[in-house]
Amino acid sequence: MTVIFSKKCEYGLQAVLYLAANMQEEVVRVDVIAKELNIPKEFVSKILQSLREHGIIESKKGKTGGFALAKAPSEIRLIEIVEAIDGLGIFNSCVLGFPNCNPEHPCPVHDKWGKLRTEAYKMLSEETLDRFKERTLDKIRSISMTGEA
Amino acid sequence: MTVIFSKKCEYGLQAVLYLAANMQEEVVRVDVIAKELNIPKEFVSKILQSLREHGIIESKKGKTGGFALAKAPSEIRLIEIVEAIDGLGIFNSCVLGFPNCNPEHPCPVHDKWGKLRTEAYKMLSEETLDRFKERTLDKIRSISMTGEA
DNA sequence: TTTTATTCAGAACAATTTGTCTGAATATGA
DNA sequence: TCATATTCAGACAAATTGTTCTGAATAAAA
Repeated sequence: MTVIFSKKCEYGLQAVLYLAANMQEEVVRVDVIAKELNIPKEFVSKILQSLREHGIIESKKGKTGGFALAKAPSEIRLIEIVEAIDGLGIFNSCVLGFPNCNPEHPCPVHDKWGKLRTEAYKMLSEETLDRFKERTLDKIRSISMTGEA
Repeated sequence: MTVIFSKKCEYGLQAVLYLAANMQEEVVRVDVIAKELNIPKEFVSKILQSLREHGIIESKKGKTGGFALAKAPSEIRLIEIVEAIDGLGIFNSCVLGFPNCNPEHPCPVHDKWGKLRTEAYKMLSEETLDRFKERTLDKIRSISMTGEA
């Protein structure tokens, strides 16, 4: 069940939060990320590759390889990951699916939804990844406790 | 591009709004709805059937057949259509896709998203269909103007 | 140089969602 | 009663999204 982001995007957000919360490591192997987040390894690997193409993370090949953020956590915002994977379409499409929904031809819930959308955008844009470190670590701990077999 | 609802749900909402805005008609034929809303006829027909099973609309077969609301517009809220088609999962799933996201084990954006989610739910629950009549009629007019070939 | 462990790249596969087709059941009016 | 126009039901097809597989390129260490 995805809420507003695709699964790809959800996993991408989780993985980037994970990397930000583990900056003390030089790089993190993809199978570690997959295991800790309980995501299929090959899938998260694909997602990380595409985030690399977008310049959000970088990778090191070979025996001591892995992934790491391309910038400091204080320089990255969640919206960047959303934009790279799902795009910003959800922030200017009609929630009821009507075509050409705009102030001249608003849908029945145009104004109310517009406010929520703006707040959602702010939520994803305002804080940088470093602000999420503690909350991410807590959350990941709770996954490995209840999570896998 | 869907925002938070599936296409099925978007079309269902549009169709129900359409029926509510055209209560003067006894019933409306599915091909009229499809044409006015610019939705594939067979698809909207399927969606209307399922809304009928949920008791939100009713149908009349045969030559003078068509669809109509099962209750007065003042008795129907948008959330009922959402619940019937997509379910209420989006209102209690984690926006980042983390498992077991709850106050004890919140995800990094749990609180902020929780507020938005509550407001979205309110938006869909508070007003009844009759309140949307004018806005729906306006919007439908703008579709047939710009819309199909 | 060889072995080993990793990312990389792309194809192949699977599941879900979206959309289409066909024919039967039903109701109206000539 | 018969012709016509509609919903109904379910199978089918296409598109999108999600997932897995396979093998190559790369880098480190023995």
